[in-house]
This record gives sequence, C-alpha cells and structure tokens, in this order.
Amino acid sequence: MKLTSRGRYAVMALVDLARFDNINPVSLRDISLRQGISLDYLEQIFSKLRKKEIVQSVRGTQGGYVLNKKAKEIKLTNIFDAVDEKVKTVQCKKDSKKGCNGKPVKCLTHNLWDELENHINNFFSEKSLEDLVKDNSDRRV
Amino acid sequence: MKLTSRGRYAVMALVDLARFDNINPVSLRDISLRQGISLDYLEQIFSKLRKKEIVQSVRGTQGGYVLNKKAKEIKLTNIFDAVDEKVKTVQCKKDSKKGCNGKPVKCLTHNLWDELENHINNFFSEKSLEDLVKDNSDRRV
DNA sequence: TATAAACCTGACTGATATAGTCAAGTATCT
DNA sequence: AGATACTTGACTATATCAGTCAGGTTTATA
Repeated sequence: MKLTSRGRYAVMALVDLARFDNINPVSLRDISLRQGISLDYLEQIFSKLRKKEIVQSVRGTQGGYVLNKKAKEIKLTNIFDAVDEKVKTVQCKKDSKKGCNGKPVKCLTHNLWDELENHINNFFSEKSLEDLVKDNSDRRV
Repeated sequence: MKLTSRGRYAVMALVDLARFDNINPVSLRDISLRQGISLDYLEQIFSKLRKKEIVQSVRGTQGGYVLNKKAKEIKLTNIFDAVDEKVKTVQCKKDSKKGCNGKPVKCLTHNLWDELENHINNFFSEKSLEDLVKDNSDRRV
C-alpha cells in the first residue's frame, strides 16, 4: 500500500504555492527549485490541477500559478482526485451486483476493505491546504 | 494508493481458515477452491505466514494449516507485516537525520504522511481475525 | 513400505503503472 | 522582439506485482 509520488508532489507543491500566493503568481520553476521536483513533472501535475480548477494559471513573464480557491476550501481529497491518486483497496466492482474474485458472492473481506477506504478518505477530506500551511508556519524556507 | 492482492489474499485465506479451524487442519487446496485463489500463490503466502508464526503447518495426508494463536489475537497488522504488505506513504527515511527529497530539511508534507500512516496502521491494529469471522457468521459458504 | 496428499522452495515471466524525460510548441508581459 | 513561462503529447526505463512452473521433501495411511 503505497502513496505515489504524483500525489505527494501535488500536495507538496500546493503547500509551497499557498505559502507564497498572497503576493504574486508563483512560477513552477521556483517550486521546482524549492521542493526539488522535476519541472517537467510539475507541469504535468499542474496541468491536471488547473483542469480541476484548483489552481489558475497566469501566462507571460512574471506568470505562474495561483490558487483558485481559499486554502481552507481545498481539501486533500480534491487534490488527490485531480491528479488521479486513488484509494483502491478492492478490485471487486463496488456497485455491481457481481461479487469478488469472479464468484457470485462478496468475498469474506469485502466489507473490511470498504471500511478501510472510508477510513482513509475521511482523513483526506478533513485535511485542508490551510492546515498544512499552518503546520509549517514556523519555517523560514 | 493501492492494496496489493497478496495482502488481500492473506487476510481472505486466514478468515477462511479461522472459520474451519475448530476441527481439522485446513488444506490450501480447499482454501484455493473456496476462495478462488491460485494454489501456487497461496503456498507462497502461507510460507510467509508460517515463518511469522501466524499459522502452523501439519504435514502429510489430511494435513494442512492451523492458526497458531487465537483469532482474537491475530490483528491485521500482524498479517500484513508477515506478507510484506507495507503502508508506505513517504519515501523519506523515517528515523534518519536526513530530510526528504535529498534536501537537508523535512519536506513540507512530511508530518502529514506520518499522520496518515498512523491513521491507517491504527485501523489495522484494531481489527482482529475474530472480528472478520464474526462479520461473516451469517454466511453459509 | 509404497504411495499419494500436502507442504515447501526458488526461479521465472508477462503485464502494468509509475516517474520521469524530451521535444516542440503557444501565449503574453515588458 | 524576445524572454519567460505555460501547454501538450509522445516516449521510455524501471520496478513491482501477480502468478506460473518445476522440482523437490515430509508424513499419514493403506
């Protein structure tokens, strides 16, 4: 059970962005340098974030990205959702009438994984970008 | 973020085992048939479970596997641990003095992932095999 | 004591997804 | 005009998973 870099980077970059957002658009180049994430990869990630209206882009010199909502309103769920970081505990199709493992019944552990998924998703939907910014408010860099 | 089949199968098989354990050792062949899991794969998984003393093997005809502890005492943590299903949210080394991403400081989201890991591990360490057996006590198969 | 059931082990493989890189753009501020 | 920065899509190396396969060893029982 592993979180992918894409999801981690997305959150990391957005926290970075949120911390500087007050003044000017933040360029991906800066984020790349500060966070040690490949610029090309960041571009892929931000393309997704923009499509899901989590950030807005500002083109041209001195351009960059700006949050599209208040940090408080951006939950981790939204971010993960945007970059296709999914919590997948079960292979069985959730709403289908079919069971798991090709059998016509639910497997012995089906409810368990559902429960786990909810458990994790709750965590994600409670945490906002603002929370994370606050967590780091005492840092200089 | 995905749970692997290995972890899922391990739990599934152990629940199956726990339900029949009362009388005789349960053969992997039976579990394979009932749960639709490849026998060869099950053998790999049970080899690990045995090494971690979660099950005991009984060789020879009419042999099979038996739980090595009470179902109540076997937590999901133990099972996942045995089959190397790890919860890995961070790449940064946990106890090292080094930070993340090759930088000398913790990344902006380090605490978050730690928190998430704990959140998930709590879930796993609370659930026991017995709980899962009870969840399925109304089933015939 | 032979034999078959069942455990045991290790090597191998196809498929898939991730984590990037690379290249060739387009838009826009100064 | 030109630099800066976004935008897009194709490409690729690597790793891991999920599972197969082959060749064992052990032991209960007939």
